[in-house]
Amino acid sequence: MGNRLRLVTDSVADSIRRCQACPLNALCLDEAPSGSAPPQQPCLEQRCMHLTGGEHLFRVSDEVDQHLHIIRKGDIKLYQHGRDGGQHIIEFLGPGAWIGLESLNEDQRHAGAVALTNCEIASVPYAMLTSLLDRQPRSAEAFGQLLSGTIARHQQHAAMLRSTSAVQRVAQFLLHRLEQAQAAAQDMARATLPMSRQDIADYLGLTSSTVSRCLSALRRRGWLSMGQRAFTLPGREDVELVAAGAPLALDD
Amino acid sequence: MGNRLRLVTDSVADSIRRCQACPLNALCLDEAPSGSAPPQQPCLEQRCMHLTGGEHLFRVSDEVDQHLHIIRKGDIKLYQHGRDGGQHIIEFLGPGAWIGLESLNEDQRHAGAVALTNCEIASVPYAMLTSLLDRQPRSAEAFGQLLSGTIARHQQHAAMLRSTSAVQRVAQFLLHRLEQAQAAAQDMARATLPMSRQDIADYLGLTSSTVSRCLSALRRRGWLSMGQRAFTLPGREDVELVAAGAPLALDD
DNA sequence: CGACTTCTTGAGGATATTCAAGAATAGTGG
DNA sequence: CCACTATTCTTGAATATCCTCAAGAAGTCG
Repeated sequence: MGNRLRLVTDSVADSIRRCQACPLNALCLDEAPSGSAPPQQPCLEQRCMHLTGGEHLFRVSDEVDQHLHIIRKGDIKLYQHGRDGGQHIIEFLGPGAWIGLESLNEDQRHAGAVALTNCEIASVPYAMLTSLLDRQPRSAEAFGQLLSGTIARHQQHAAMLRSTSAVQRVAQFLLHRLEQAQAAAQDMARATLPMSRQDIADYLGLTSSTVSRCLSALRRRGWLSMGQRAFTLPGREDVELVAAGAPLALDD
Repeated sequence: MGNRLRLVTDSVADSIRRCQACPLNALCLDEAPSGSAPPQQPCLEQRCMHLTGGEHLFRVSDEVDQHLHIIRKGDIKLYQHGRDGGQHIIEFLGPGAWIGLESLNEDQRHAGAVALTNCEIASVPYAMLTSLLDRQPRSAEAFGQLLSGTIARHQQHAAMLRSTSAVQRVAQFLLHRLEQAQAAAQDMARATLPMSRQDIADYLGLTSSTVSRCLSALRRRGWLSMGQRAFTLPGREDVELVAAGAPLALDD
């Protein structure tokens, strides 16, 4: 582990704020009761590691370390190797997301996880999770929601991939990213795009050229405004129409 | 419910044989201990319903009935409505598969389930499952495997959809179907194809015409042999190459 | 056996990919 | 801080692929 495993020294108040926003909250109740005294040592502080962009959390075929990881800051991509050599992105994960549910009873990782930006990752041993599930009825419920949520996300991704048109897929991707950003912070009209075009292409089943073309087409119409690594959708209504299948010529 | 809910009258021996093959086995141990006396009333017998081809197990927007379903016989397709009107197939499920994990903490079904053939479905209330999980450590383990298995299947499906070529997707689909058949019964070189071409197309993100063309192309080369609703792969090696990305002209 | 649906196959057109080269960005070291 | 390199991004033209539309064949069900 070495330098990757480092104790976080944020203020307690800051940690509590984060704890309430994250889906682990229901599980946290057990360790840090919201009753009388304010929690001395927020639950998530236990084991928190930092990753710099490009660093791996784990690789394909790594042995499973019996931990679940929760993203506190930053973005992670989950990927697999395609049979044709290229890499297939399974999912882009942001703050609040859990990593490791897919390896619950596996020996080896069948996917890799890389940091896209600098990340702060909290790790919880399986054992702690199961003991919480035993003692806290609310935890089991939260866990169930987490699982059905994971399956729902995969189905949504599959729906994206089945969309025949390329612009349609890209539009759905942008909208999905924006919705996620808004779920994390209200009134957030801006979403980040920390992954490369190649990553987006591998996620949507396209080539990076086509992704570029689609983005340019949306930009040309003024429906998409892109900064360095973030974007807004001034013409969100129109983008939603495109996502729903409205035809759109790539070349103006 | 009415005629759909009917007690099964198979022989006890037959039921035990099935029980051992199905993933519920670990859960069954609790109700039907394998010790002294042979089980009088196999656990799965409790509530078993029959569906004829085309009949729905549940539809989109149905309220969740707090039951998990296990397929004992037959094939089921899980689908969603695409935004463009067409239906998107999430998954084809066969004997031994569980249905309902995706609705664990949901109010409404976000997918529909239809029988492709005549089916025999066992239903278990959530309550029974959770009580088993409390009492049987092995059950929790089996449940975890079930969940990670579900996620793994979704990832495999996503990999299919990302494959750029149509023949590639179809080849992967056939191989996957064959592997599943072989997992269920050793030395089974034949797999069934109970769904329509349109269903396959909706599953792979293609049109039924293209699916037909791909199947014909494989047949013309003698790599695929199709009967009524079943197929074999005499040229499995070649089909695997195609699945891996080897080019293949559709027209001979 | 007849009506219905599903499947196959054809030709033409739309769309994404490939290949490639130039522009923009990020990262590195003086 | 700036220049230099490497990578990523954009865009073009030509090709291959898949879709649309359609009609005939095959299969299914009464």
